Amino acid sequence: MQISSQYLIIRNPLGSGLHQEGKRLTKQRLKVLNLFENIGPGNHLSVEEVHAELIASNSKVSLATIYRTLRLLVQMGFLYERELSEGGHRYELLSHDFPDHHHLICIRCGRTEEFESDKVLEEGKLAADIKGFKLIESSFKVKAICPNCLT
Amino acid sequence: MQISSQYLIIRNPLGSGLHQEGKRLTKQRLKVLNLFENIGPGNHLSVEEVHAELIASNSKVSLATIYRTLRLLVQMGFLYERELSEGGHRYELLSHDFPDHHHLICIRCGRTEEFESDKVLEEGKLAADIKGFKLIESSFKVKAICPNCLT
DNA sequence: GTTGATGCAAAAACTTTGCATCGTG
DNA sequence: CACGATGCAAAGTTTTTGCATCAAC
Repeated sequence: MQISSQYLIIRNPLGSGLHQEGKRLTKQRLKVLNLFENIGPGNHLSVEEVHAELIASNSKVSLATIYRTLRLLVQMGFLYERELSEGGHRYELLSHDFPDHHHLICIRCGRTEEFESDKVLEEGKLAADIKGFKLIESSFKVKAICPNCLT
Repeated sequence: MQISSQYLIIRNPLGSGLHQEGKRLTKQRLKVLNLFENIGPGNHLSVEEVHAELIASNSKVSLATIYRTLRLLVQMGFLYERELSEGGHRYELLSHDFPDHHHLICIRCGRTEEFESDKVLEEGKLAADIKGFKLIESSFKVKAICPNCLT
């Protein structure tokens, strides 16, 4: 029993994180986080897609709970909220193996290219350190006009 | 007359920019852009605030037109659309004198600190150049947990 | 058993759209 | 005077909320 309990704590920081704030580990919260862990970092889902996925896997979770849960998981640092395109936010698992969220976006047609930059990441870390913040994630958006829309 | 006309073209790229796309220079579009020029770069307004400001200055511009105009001005590179906090977007004048939109944001309480980084700006320019995009503006958001929320 | 979380439906907030009319070019 | 822009109101989308019930601790 103690071993099982320890195991849970190690591989599941969600439970302990919630307890520290007087919040509870519910089936719904686990299911939402598991969904993102299954699709892995680098893939993102909209609120409606999360809802549809859970319904498809025979898990009844209401839309309201998904909104509440996604906000919670973002505030706890489990998920990253993207705001690239219109039509609602998208969410994706935060991972130290995939720290880049750098995008080059055309303001005319919306075309989006991803790119990487260690220098930018370092600057983000530095900015957080200087002000005494604990870094969670950084995203760099470069708005521009793509070659097609320039002509 | 010709001098006045030239002067207008020089200090008012809105008109010529619109004409190039077969669009028209209307009083409403001028009023919205003038509002942002008056408050200056570095200050941002929500859609509702733009509406209220114009109403207050005896200019009747409908909310629908403000939505349409803000999108147009963003696509033309006059305004920058911020997505920091909840409750709708905020807009601010783009200026080469104020190219930085770098923010350190607490994911718990929303506290926001601004910072500058020439290195980040250079990386944005570089990313655009490599892909053949014309740079308009870049924004770097660093999400973290502030000292207050850490305890 | 307490108290936080969920589900539901209603409401709120935000944004877009159809169409008649207006006004720029 | 043609055609793009506006205003209005209606509709669409996204998100939040009140409250009874449920379930984690």
